[in-house]
Amino acid sequence: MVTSRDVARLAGVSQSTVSYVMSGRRSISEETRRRVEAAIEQLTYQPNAGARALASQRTQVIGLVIPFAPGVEPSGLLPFIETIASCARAEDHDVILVTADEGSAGLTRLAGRRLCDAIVMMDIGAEDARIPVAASLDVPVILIGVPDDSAGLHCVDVDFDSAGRLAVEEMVAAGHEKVVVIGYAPAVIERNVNYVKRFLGGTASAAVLHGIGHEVVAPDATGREGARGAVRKALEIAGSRPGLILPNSEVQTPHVLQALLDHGLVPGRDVSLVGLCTDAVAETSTPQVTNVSLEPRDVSRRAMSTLFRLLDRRDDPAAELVELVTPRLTRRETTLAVP
Amino acid sequence: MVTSRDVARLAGVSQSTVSYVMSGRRSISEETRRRVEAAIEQLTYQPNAGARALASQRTQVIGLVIPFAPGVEPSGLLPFIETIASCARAEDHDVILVTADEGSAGLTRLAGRRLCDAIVMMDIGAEDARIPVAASLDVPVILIGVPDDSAGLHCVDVDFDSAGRLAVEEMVAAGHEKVVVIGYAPAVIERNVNYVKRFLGGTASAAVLHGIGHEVVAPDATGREGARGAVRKALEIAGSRPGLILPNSEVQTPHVLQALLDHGLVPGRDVSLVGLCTDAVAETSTPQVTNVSLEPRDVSRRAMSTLFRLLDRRDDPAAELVELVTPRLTRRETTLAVP
DNA sequence: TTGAAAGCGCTAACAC
DNA sequence: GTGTTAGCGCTTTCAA
Repeated sequence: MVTSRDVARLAGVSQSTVSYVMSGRRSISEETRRRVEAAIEQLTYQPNAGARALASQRTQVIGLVIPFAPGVEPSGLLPFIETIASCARAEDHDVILVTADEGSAGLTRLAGRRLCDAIVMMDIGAEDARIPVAASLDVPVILIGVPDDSAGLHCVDVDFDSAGRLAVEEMVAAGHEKVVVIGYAPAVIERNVNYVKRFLGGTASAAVLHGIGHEVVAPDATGREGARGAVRKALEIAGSRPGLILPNSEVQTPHVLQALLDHGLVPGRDVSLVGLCTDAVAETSTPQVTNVSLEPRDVSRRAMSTLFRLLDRRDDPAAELVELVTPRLTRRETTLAVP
Repeated sequence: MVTSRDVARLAGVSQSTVSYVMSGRRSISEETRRRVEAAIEQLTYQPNAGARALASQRTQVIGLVIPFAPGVEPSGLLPFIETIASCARAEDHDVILVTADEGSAGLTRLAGRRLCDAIVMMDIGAEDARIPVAASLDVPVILIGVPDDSAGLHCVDVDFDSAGRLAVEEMVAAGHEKVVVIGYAPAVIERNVNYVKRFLGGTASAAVLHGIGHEVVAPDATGREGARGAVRKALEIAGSRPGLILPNSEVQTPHVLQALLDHGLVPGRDVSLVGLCTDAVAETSTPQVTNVSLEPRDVSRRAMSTLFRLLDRRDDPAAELVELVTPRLTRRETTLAVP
């Protein structure tokens, strides 16, 4: 193994100089820097992560706790993972992965063994048992999602309340007098995640504000049959010119579109449909779905920037604990033109 | 921070005894073990990973290189990640994540900085530029997927050749005289992955063997429209009683089923359809799809067991370099009954 | 069956 | 601007 001593010897400097060249924590003459860098290059030296962590008390690793649901495909988890990994790499950090099935044990291990400098935890339940544990760790923890009580932890999430409001406003603009929200499947409800009530609260209060009707029908399953049933119920309730809002659109969109077509209804002509999904999904459906954006990449980036702010102790105490990413509505083909 | 010295002090033993109690690498009297374990418990001691790695030259971390495709959702990546993480935890190891967009740099970093003891690399191209780099590292590397030249590295994958054969044999059993394979979308072809030719080779040679017709139609896109077009072409080619084989069924299945229904054809009555997908996907479609299993969890488990065999230096040199997991056909609702 | 002590490779005072 | 040196917390000889 090539060590910094080898580099020092080859460059004719002390080991600490090599360290300082790499960290830039003190000024180095141009000549010395050149020689050290040449030696590093020549030996293809890379610092030993364990030794560095031990000496510096910094692992340069971020812990990431992802949901774990064998059988179920938690759609759209990958963009989070990818973005978090990218942001970490941009600051010369790596990502160590822990699955949620470990529960709090994963958290205490990450922190207790000093496997990472900070933790990002996803898929936060409203009353998540891991929150108090996370709050007691001596590494910073960022939540993606907002629990009922964040116990002083930083949270980042989409502003689902605004998302609901935007969707309703689009329906109002399209001239609908009633919106039906095709709610969340039982599996999602069971997970007791906060965004469900936040989104439905957003649609409900916006509907009141604009004086239009508001109903929620919950699919009794995921997949095609669930969507079909929910659409049928929604159409019964809605009467003519229904305005449909579809929260969990990532997976549901194609099924709901198909169900509408089966009823002889063309979205954008006979009904309006506003989805809550990423722009990518909205653009690739046929027809393209008017959507309120749900951008995992934006959320992840915000989380990571907050995290590094905390790590660098540029810890602005004025910073908000809960950061909500404002969604954006993009009108595409599935909403009626303004009458 | 609680260190092993604190534990030693509290238990009234030396630091090395604490270490040996934890590792079990030498015999300890019952009495001493009890005292040490009590102290560990009382102080909630956890060993410092960096220090341990430095002293023992073992990080207890597995590097995992996953594909990176922003925009595209690489369906079915999660089961791999989850299973690999689980298997790692079962051996008290953690997983550090690297995305493929780093290319070879990710590999050299993992090995050079001693961030992990072994590497699992996914999404292997037929002529993957990372293979020679991986082969030159001083940590073991396991590939999930088989490149043209594995450079002596261990590979684990589904036996796509057998998968193709099984699908054709089911069609023969159902009395078809011609099979049409709805091939891979251009995006998959471009990635130049070996399993495409292995699967199509499997169907082709089995068709020859059984003396039945064999055609391949490639969808010109992913998603609904691609599936629709491919099904139309397939039906034109196939004539009556077509037997359709669908390799990339994870994402395509619902679209293909819908396209068939649009043509007034009921799978299992008018046409046969054999998918290549996980049992979970096959079971949850309507109708349930007869499938050749593609079980990421099995593949991942095999990869991890090979990996730990290598790490434990129970390195059986007789072990095969390429391990192919044999798929299994399950007859469900989409194949015709034997006439 | 146990302890003492060296050293893994690095960083960061402290010295000059 | 650079070198010397004392650890970081653990494992593992070596010695008893």
